[in-house]
Amino acid sequence: MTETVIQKPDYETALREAGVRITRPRRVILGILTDAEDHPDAMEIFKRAVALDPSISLSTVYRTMKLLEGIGAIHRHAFEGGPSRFEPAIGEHHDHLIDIETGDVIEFHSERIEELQQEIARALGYDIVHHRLELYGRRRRKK
Amino acid sequence: MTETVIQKPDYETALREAGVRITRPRRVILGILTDAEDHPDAMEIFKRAVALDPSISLSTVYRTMKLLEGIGAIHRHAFEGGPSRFEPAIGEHHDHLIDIETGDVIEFHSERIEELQQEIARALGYDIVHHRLELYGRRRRKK
DNA sequence: CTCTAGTTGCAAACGATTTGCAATTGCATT
DNA sequence: AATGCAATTGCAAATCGTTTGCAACTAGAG
Repeated sequence: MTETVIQKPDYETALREAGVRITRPRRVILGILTDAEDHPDAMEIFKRAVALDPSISLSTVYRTMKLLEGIGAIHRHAFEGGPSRFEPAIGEHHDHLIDIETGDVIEFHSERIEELQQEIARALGYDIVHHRLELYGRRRRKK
Repeated sequence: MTETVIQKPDYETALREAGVRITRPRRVILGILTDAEDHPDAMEIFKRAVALDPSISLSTVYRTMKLLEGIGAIHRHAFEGGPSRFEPAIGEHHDHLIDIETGDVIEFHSERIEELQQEIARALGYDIVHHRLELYGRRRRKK
């Protein structure tokens, strides 16, 4: 029987290697990120953090996310009409399908689309530094 | 000899049909939009407007953009790291390649990518309401 | 255990955008 | 052309998400 192995990122080690101190609030936030199975925004992370340690401030959440983003440990996504949402940077690149009714985020990947993007950019005389592909959809009503 | 015909949208008529009054500030803003060949943001539109009529306010620019967006006459694009930028909604659908050095916006379209997106959404049980595909790139250095 | 640079919480500042309000103005009606 | 009033304006203040200055606090090297 095959188990789907969900790999968890070791944010603490990554930060230490970047010469950053591991403080109590940071440990709490990193724990939340490690456990998160969704794509929470800063306020959501803050709420979860406050539940564990009421003294944590929203600023620290933002500062920690910025740090992690800086060392490439997480990705920040500015989906339409809402605050930035975060996800671990582990695993292969993927794009997102956002359920416009629930806000749920579904990940997908299309090598074919990636190739086409490259071709297009190349034809226009550009090298792609990064891209953003987001599908905003509604769950098809099962008939 | 074939001429590229650039079609200009008739914002004024569109607004009138939507039961909206055409005021002096609106006329100025619509004129700017009609003439714009780029993808200006609200502040840029405001600056161009003030040059023609110093009494125009930024609020009115925002309100007018919202109106036009509401009737589907323009599209608002929230490209990374900057204010929303606008473009006329005439012409066929296209995506954007943003020059990360100059901010220039290049339009492109790939029917193949559109199809693939549909397939992906469908496979995930979703109907696409809209999407966002943005390539952020750097002009390839001509060797 | 000490020392200090890194980190914190707080409140204030920020940039983009929206909004309340009293004054103004399109424009349908006379 | 003059009237009337709802739509629209400019302004300032409010909003939202996020960042920042600062004095107090603490991780962790020595």
